Amino acid sequence: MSMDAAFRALADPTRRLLLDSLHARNGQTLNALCEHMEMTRQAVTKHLAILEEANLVTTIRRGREKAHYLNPVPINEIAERWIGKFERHRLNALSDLKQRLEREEP
Amino acid sequence: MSMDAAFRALADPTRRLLLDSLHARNGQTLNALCEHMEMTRQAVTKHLAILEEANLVTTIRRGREKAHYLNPVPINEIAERWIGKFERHRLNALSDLKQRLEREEP
DNA sequence: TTGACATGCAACCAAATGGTTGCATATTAA
DNA sequence: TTAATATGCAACCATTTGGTTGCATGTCAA
Repeated sequence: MSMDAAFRALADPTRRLLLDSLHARNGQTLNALCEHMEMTRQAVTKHLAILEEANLVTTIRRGREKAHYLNPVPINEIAERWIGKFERHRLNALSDLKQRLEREEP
Repeated sequence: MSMDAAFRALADPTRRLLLDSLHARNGQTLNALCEHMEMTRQAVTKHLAILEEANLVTTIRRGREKAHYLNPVPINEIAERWIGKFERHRLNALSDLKQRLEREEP
């Protein structure tokens, strides 16, 4: 479980938009997802492949269509294993920073 | 306040390592941060500039040294405003996905 | 069966990214 | 003052990224 793939996948605004879109309506086909994107279908396909690679999206082929489903597990892992670490000491770090700034810029 | 800069900054493993390093010991100088990195000081400088641009790191010049401090606020914002959205419906989305998978692959 | 529709695949391209080397500048210490 | 130290800046380079176009394949409906 690399978490790196998820971080890199989340770096692109288009891909975050795609996740948003699936969050609003899960199980959309490729064409449906392309509807409000300002780029070609092929470009969207590439973004979806990266999301799938990162395990953020799961797909199911149904006839000639392909349905896309959000998988929130990697996002959850980032939240728990990575962000949690920084949150825990958030107030400490903030007060550290404030003290430094106040000391340096009187 | 874009959140986009933070997402892009977090995409690189070296930069996440730098944040980890600052989390372990806050206020390190550039040279101290370079110590355990497998690249030139100039490369680390570029990564730190990106972290600073994304407001994840704040620096204070002290004589000929430059101290780097972690700023957890953008990470917190990502957690609250973006990840929170997906966490809230996590169980729903998961059961949706399971149902679909079970229906399609009997 | 045939045409329309949904998706897949590959080559290509410009721009961004992550790294390097070389040299300049500023500060501290001897 | 001078030498060592800490950082800054710029040019350069290979690879990755994000997009395009063109065409192929598979599936449904008339």
